[in-house]
Amino acid sequence: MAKKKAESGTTDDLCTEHHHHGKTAKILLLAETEAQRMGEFFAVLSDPTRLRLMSLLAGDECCVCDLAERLDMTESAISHQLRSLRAGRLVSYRKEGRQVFYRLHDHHVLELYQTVREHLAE
Amino acid sequence: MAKKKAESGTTDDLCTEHHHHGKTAKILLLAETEAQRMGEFFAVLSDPTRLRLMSLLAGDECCVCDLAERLDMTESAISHQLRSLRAGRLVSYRKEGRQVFYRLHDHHVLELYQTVREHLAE
DNA sequence: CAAATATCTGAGCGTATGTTCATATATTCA
DNA sequence: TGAATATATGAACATACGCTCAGATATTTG
Repeated sequence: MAKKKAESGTTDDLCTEHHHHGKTAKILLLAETEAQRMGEFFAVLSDPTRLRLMSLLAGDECCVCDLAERLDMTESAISHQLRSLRAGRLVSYRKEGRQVFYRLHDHHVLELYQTVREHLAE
Repeated sequence: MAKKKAESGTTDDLCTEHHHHGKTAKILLLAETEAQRMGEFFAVLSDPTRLRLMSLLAGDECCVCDLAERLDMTESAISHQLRSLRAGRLVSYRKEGRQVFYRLHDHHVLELYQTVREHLAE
């Protein structure tokens, strides 16, 4: 059954009781807004093209046209993806003449990338 | 410019040369198939509902109807999402009578979840 | 067995997303 | 200044995805 919600009054049962005594607690239901933010973060990492870009930038900074050549994709597509990576604060950039050199934002990002890559390599 | 591809023959230049001497190396262009797999992994983590489910399971195992009640969503929606989490090997489950109790697959998953959550809490 | 409970599943709908294409902006160079 | 280079951007299109709804299993209970 289960129409949509019943809300029988007892909101706390079974899985919730250990929140009262603070022991294994502090692992609480993620708030909607926080879940949203966290989801957006992972969403940036959920695209193969963006991950490949990050794998290139993990080595050294690189300009857009080189990235495009390496991935054999149009510079437009790459530019769009770098925009997402920028918005997600996963990369930084520096302008030099007409070129723009991108790099991973910080070591935090590199570590996350490598951790997951190794995790999946099993 | 940039039509689509030029492939001037030199596939390795600039960012790639430090792969020869193994030092900062081992950071190579992610292959398409590997990028795909890695992307799918992050994609599972990119949905707010799935993250909230994981936040509940981080505390203790829980059955579907309780999860649905806690998130105030239909059991159908939750079941669909648990299916994704199962496919991504992020959760395991155990059947007991007509109930199915889900839990995080391993500590690896919990650590990743907590690491990112803290990272975004800054 | 029939009714109730717990979960799963497929189709369908609305929305989000990645790429292409055309174009805009900015910088270098002749 | 005008042509060429490097990057960014918006519209459009095709695909992917989350939720709902209806219904299918499966298990317990009367």
